[in-house]
Amino acid sequence: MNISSLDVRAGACSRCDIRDRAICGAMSMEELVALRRISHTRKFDAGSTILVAEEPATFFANVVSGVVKLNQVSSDGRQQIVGLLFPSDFLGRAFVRSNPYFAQAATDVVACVYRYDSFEKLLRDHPALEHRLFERTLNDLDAARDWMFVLGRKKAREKVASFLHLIASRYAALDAGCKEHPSETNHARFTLPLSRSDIADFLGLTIETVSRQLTHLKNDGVIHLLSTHDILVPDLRRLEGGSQGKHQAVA
Amino acid sequence: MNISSLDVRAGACSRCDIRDRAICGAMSMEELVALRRISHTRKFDAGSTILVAEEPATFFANVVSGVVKLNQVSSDGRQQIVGLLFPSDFLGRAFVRSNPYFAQAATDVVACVYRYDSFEKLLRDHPALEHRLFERTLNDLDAARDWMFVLGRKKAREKVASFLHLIASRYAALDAGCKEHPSETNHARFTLPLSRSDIADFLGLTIETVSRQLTHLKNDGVIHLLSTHDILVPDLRRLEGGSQGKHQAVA
DNA sequence: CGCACATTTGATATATGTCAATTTAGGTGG
DNA sequence: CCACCTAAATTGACATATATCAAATGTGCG
Repeated sequence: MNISSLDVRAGACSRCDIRDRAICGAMSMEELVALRRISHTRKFDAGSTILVAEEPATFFANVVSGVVKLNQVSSDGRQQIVGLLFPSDFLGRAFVRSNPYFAQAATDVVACVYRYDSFEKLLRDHPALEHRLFERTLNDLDAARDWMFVLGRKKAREKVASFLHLIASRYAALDAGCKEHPSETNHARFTLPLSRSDIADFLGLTIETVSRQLTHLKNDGVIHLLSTHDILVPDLRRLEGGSQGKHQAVA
Repeated sequence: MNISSLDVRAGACSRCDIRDRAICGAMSMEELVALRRISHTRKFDAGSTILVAEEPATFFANVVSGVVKLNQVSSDGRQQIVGLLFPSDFLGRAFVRSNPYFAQAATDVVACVYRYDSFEKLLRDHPALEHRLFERTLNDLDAARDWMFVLGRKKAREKVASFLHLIASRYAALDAGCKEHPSETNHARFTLPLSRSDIADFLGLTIETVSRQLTHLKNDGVIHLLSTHDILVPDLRRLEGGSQGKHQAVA
């Protein structure tokens, strides 16, 4: 079996937008073929549930487009979003069959889905794949801990600013992956993938507070609201500065 | 080289209290010898800094006794504890030389310390070790996300209750590891490893609020304060119930 | 065009933070 | 061993950020 025939069998993967950023990026052509054999594309409508908490998961997935939220829900109805997954992010908890959180499509989502058992087997057989997943998990852990600071120590205005900064950064990273320009611009324009309600659940606030802080940021000229979900940030540094964040310039 | 001579060279590891719970637990006698060669025991006084944030780490470590706090500090002095390490927990961020958080001894700490480069090499050579570390990282991630719910959605009283419950659970787990009784008791007694100030930084509160909530819990009979740092919990379920937590009994 | 839903805005309540004063505890030296 | 001294913890009075409740406005969809 030669390289070109493998390339054909790897099929769409070779042309996948997110391939080099996702876990599949580390894989050899052979491995990619194996991965593709156990995968298929699947769409989820905005708002639909992808994985139910505390129930045996039936698959792992890579987000191809759209945004997935990981939701922690208490019995009395309180919600906290504990993670956001963007294109190229990995969804699923290895080595434990039961999924710890509700995974829900925040927007329309396209995902590359892997059957659970097959993927775990692949993980055992291909240390490079497990290693790649490990590195992602470490990044997820860092991100979660960074967010703990936001939740525990930032004020409402700073929380909202941090959220906007996060969205801008993630989208910028995606663009950087596609186009070949470093894009060290200080402005950003994007469409919010979350509703006010979701933002509130991500920041540990209420809808009303989120809405108020957005109008404050708008009135201060830190952001422009092109429409409810379309935001223009003229100067990203003002978002960080206004958010009194971790890496604020020393006075 | 026979087993018994290996056993001798593994030395103290064979008798280590936390061995079967720490990453070393998965290792063969051969691997243990290799690990021991690059390790040594080190003590840290309460309050001393173990690893500085944003600086190249020089070692990894296993906590043998005491408690380590991982602190996230902003330039304007706000602090958030993003992780607590108990005996058998692993300290250090693999694959990235710079350490993301301040690691500080909350109590007097004894740790089993590994030279950075040597440990990374060991990691490359022993997939089982990396796998074990991966599983721990996944658990850390789950713990961090669970705590995000506490920080974002729980009230002060519930936060304090959650904290006490966490401490009780961790200590119970340690005891279970030592003695051979399942200890499904509903009461607990323990010494707080953190000052009120640390607890506040862990819960995203102020010292005063922590103190007030502790006296409320005391007045309600949920806890008894034997001394400032010694706590008796007559019924652990009341801690969870009173904390309005995730797994509250449905009314 | 109109309905349902999301978002904004306003008025008020309340939990937690802030500031300040005691009380308690722990550690050191006489 | 006790007394003192400092830091930690508690308690109180008050300020304020955010939640709650309620209404109005805006938006997308059939």
